[in-house]
Amino acid sequence: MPDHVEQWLAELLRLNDEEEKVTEKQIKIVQAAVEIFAEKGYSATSTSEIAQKAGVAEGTIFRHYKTKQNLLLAIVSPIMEKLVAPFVIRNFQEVLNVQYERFEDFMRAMLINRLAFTRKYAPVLKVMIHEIPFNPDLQAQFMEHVSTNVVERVRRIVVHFQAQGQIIEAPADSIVRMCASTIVGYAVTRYFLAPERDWNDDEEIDLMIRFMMNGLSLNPVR
Amino acid sequence: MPDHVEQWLAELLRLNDEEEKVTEKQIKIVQAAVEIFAEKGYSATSTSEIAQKAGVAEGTIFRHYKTKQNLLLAIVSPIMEKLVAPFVIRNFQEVLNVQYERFEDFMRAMLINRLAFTRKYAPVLKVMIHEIPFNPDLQAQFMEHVSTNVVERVRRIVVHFQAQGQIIEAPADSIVRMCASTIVGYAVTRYFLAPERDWNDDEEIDLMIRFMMNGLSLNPVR
DNA sequence: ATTCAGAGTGAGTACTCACTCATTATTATA
DNA sequence: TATAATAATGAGTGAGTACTCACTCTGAAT
Repeated sequence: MPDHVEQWLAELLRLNDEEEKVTEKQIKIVQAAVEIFAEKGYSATSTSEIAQKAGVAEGTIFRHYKTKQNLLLAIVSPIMEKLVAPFVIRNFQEVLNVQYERFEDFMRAMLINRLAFTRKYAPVLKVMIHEIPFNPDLQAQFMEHVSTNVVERVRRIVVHFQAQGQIIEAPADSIVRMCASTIVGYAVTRYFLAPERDWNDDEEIDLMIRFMMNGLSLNPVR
Repeated sequence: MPDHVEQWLAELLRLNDEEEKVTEKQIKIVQAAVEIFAEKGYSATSTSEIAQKAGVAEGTIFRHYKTKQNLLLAIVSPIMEKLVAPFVIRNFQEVLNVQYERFEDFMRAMLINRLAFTRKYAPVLKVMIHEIPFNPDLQAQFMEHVSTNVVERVRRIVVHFQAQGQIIEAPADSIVRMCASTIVGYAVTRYFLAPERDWNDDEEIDLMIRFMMNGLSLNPVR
């Protein structure tokens, strides 16, 4: 396991259990769980396997997490919150109006920022993506955070730049979806489908920005 | 279970076991398996549950499929082949050159065609997407079919239209990825994330085509 | 020195899992 | 109608499952 993962693991745990102290073995458990969940999937992973990889007795897992499902939630929930964090800050739209004059600048900032996030938390994000469709608790969290917060807020940004005449007058939901698809499509290819390929991130980002900005431009070229 | 599913189930089975006759109960088994796999995931589904839903003894499953994994492959493999079928026809590029003069026409045809495919086989595609990352057999199939066949062939199409001066001179892989992201992003939102929303497919298709064509246009607007 | 709280243990629990097999039901052919 | 071949059954199997619990150990407070 790469060193950089350990850096955020303890922090991750303390996000849920504030004031609670986190033991050495607890970190080992979460560390092992993330690795195996990402490799084999949640359902195909046994608690005995996690215990073995963590170098811990099986009972120790259940001292800290009432159920296997609780362990999953303790790992995924804080990352889901951090995933949407940039969008739920106070006065999101006003901050942007001041900070980013052009839609292009806003998009580029978001793109770079969330790509770095994906690289950092790739294994947890993989577990998250795969378990949301089958886990009602995660589904509810996802709907609440992503749907209501992110989509709705980004929607308003799009409407704002539409009013300014920077991008086309099309349904804002569709525009949000197409931009999100472009970014998520790159993140998935970059970090999950072909992480070994030697990527030129700057070039790809420039190309995506050009693709999206031309794609949403007012005056069709042809 | 909707009627339309039954229509392609028997056909699906016969694709693998040519000349073999397919029993009534075999169809029931596959039918039940697809439903539960899509609902709970492969690993979280027990063979006893499949048997119960299919109205069949558990042993009957293992008469037709040696293992639970074989049952999965019998369901997913033929659909994976059908998914890439339009791309692996003989003289793919030559056919296209004659049939579609503009890149836009090619993209629109592919978009409409593969969206209909997604609607038809949505449950199996869901299972496929979720199991590929954890199943070596499916991974190998996916790499072989999608990577080597589809991406490589579509890449050549892109290069062809680039040479004609219809679209920008950027890495063909990136262009393929951005177009695929746009289409897959819509398919996922349309049929998995928000299938209940009342979609205007024609409008969305027009918008996506406009987005992609402007996005890949030679002369930036700004 | 004694008590106490909580981390850690690992054998044990009831139960579920994928898979088997001897037996019976159904069908096709003669 | 008799025979062969295949389809279907469901109780049975051992390995494995998530989880429990009585217990030990450690370190800090009294």
